[in-house]
Amino acid sequence: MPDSKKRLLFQKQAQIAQAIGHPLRLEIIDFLKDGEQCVCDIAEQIGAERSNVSRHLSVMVAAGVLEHRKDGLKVIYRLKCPCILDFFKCMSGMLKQQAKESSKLLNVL
Amino acid sequence: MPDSKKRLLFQKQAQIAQAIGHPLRLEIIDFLKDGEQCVCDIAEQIGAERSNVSRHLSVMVAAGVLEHRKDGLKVIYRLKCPCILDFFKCMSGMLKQQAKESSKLLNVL
DNA sequence: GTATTATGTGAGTATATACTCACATAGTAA
DNA sequence: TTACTATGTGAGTATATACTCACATAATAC
Repeated sequence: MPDSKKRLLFQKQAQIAQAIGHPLRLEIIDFLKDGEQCVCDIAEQIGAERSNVSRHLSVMVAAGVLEHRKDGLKVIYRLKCPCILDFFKCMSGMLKQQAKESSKLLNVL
Repeated sequence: MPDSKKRLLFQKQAQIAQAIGHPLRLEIIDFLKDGEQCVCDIAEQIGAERSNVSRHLSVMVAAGVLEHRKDGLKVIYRLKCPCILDFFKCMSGMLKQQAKESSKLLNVL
């Protein structure tokens, strides 16, 4: 693969990773794993300003993590690719490993 | 799970996602998938300032994505958890899907 | 038409991040 | 000791991001 294409690929991938690299956005994704939701309910669930939630949602849409549709007054968001949930598994695994090491260290002290 | 613990979990996960949410850092991870490397060689591979690379590396160490050891003058970095490479598979899948949709849209125009 | 509701966006601010340069440190070699 | 190499870090700057508030828009109900 030529360097320029590789760069573009890394940039796109970074955009996806960055799109889920925020506590509130992870919480939103976690909330959406059981089904689509409107902005209103998402904001209430995670306890944040609707305008702020709206921006977080558009970040994830831009990265291709979420997609949305209109339903009357409401805009409904859903996960575009359920494989995004694999991220959670992977990250949980890493955190467990980190926790193990921490407790091991603690035992030595 | 209580809310405070959930928040902490999302924060830690976000730190990991953010640690890989940068083109240069993804390029570094990609370079390290075949084995550990020193800062010097990493910097040369990705064509960036060593001081900058050093900072990117410490971001990933802090998030638990990389670990390092000293070997004489050099500091050698390696992936802490190979499962980080699953991210790449997942993201590639998402990008392929996005590309498909784009080309489909293009055919309609 | 007016009123109401759900959502998005502009503007401003605060904070975080990325980057570069110069310098400090640690290990090596002579 | 001095000289050299690899790495990390402080300081400054530029840019990006997160957040809030106020307002704009779009769909609905009356």
